[in-house]
Amino acid sequence: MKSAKKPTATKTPKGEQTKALILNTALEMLHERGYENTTMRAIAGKAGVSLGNAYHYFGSKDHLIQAFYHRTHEDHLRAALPALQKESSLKARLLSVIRLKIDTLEPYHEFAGVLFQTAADPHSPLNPFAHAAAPVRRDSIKLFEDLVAETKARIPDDLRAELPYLLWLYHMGIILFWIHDSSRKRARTYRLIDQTVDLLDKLISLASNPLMRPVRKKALRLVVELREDLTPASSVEEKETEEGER
Amino acid sequence: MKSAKKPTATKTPKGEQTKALILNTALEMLHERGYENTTMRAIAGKAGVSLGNAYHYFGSKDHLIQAFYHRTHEDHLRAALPALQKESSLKARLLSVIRLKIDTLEPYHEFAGVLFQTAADPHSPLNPFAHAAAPVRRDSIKLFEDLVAETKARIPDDLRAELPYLLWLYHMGIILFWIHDSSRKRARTYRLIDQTVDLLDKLISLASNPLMRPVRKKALRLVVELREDLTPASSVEEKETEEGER
DNA sequence: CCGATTTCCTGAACTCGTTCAAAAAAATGC
DNA sequence: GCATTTTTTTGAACGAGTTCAGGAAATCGG
Repeated sequence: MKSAKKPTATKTPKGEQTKALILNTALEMLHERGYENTTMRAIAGKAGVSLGNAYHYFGSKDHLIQAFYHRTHEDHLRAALPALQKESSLKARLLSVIRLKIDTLEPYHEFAGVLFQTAADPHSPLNPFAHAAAPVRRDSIKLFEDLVAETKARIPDDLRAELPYLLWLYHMGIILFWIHDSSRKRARTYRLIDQTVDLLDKLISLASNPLMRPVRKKALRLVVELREDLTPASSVEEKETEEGER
Repeated sequence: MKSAKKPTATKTPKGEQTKALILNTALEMLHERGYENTTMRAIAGKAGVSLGNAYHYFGSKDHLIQAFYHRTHEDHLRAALPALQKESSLKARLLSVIRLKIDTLEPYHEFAGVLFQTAADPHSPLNPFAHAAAPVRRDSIKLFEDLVAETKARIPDDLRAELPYLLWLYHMGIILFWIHDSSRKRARTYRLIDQTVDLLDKLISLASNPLMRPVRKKALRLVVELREDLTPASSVEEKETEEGER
């Protein structure tokens, strides 16, 4: 992995088609053979295009990963939104959404570690922690906004405002656990989900107690700051962040 | 990064010397030129050995990183132990230890991201989350055991038992933040430390309250399970974990 | 001290991600 | 319909991590 120049946007029907072809081939091979065994040459070969052409549309192998990310997120959305309709309590909703997330990711468990790897590099434009502008991340948090909205639990406004972000963070933590989970049928992860959701629900009740106000305020001020620090207002210095430096 | 076969242990004074030479050269170059610009060829060249020889002692570039990890941990220990002597309250100790950790790491900020990257792969033997047997991790947690021990704050035994591990996790979180922190002199990280240590101290008091016993019990049971799941009893199936598969 | 064995060391070669100059094809302007 | 510009596509080449067969040096058993 080196620089990863940005891919040029497609500007022609032909280009659009080629790009889609490459992407589909890549995702398929990624699924079948994992990350390491899916080489750029193999993708290009199977798609019937040249190596250089693949790089024309996807600046690096990581960009393909990002596309994968995007696709599984869509799958998750499709499964999670109906669940939000059915459930109305925060706890039930959270349980469904998180479980469905793991369900969605399950087929890719073996190479999911790589996802986190590329995501851990602060210089990578794919990092979901930095770069709030990343569409995948924004969409991902939006789901949790929907989840929190219309819930009629008594939650103070200050907490309610930060809850989507906090739940998103929590869900990242669950994924991290899942990646390392080698138990049969990922039983431990699902157990962890059940227990942590229960605990979170209790904690939210606790934190909503008026007596907790001072501590809550302090904690939330911290969360806000942390979130903003890691995700600068963006859109100001596009050039800087656009380049996949290293 | 491919397989990374395990390096053969040194069995001769001569070998020992060569290995040390390579390691020192590597750490020096890593420090001066960062991760990407320090190639295995350059290390071997500067150390005056062949490329293959470097691989004889260090199965992969990642193994060099692990060695780096080890060295900075030692530096941190040297700085932190005296601090434990001077301070006796949990809060003051924690503040010192965490701040000193960041102080120690600071010279390597630019390539610290790579550390986390290699650490994020669940199959990597360098991953500090998996593989409890990893000496660096064990030592690292031990420091927090020392920190908690001999502290005379009123902390329930169940919490006290898990506190070292929890604080270790917390310290990993701080490092993650620091990696992404590009503020001048890492001011934001230090502020985060001040605030979170304060908050943690309050939370520990809160959790020690008898009224909190049920929630605390539930949470701690979870922590124990989580910790044990991620770090199987080890030493049983060495062969499995020894190979740096992928 | 000598032969055998183990350990150390070398350099070429392989793979894979990435880059780039330039050819081929498509779109555009007139 | 043709010249020009833009976009797509190619293939060769580079750099870096890793592997491997085999030679050189050290160690060991006697």
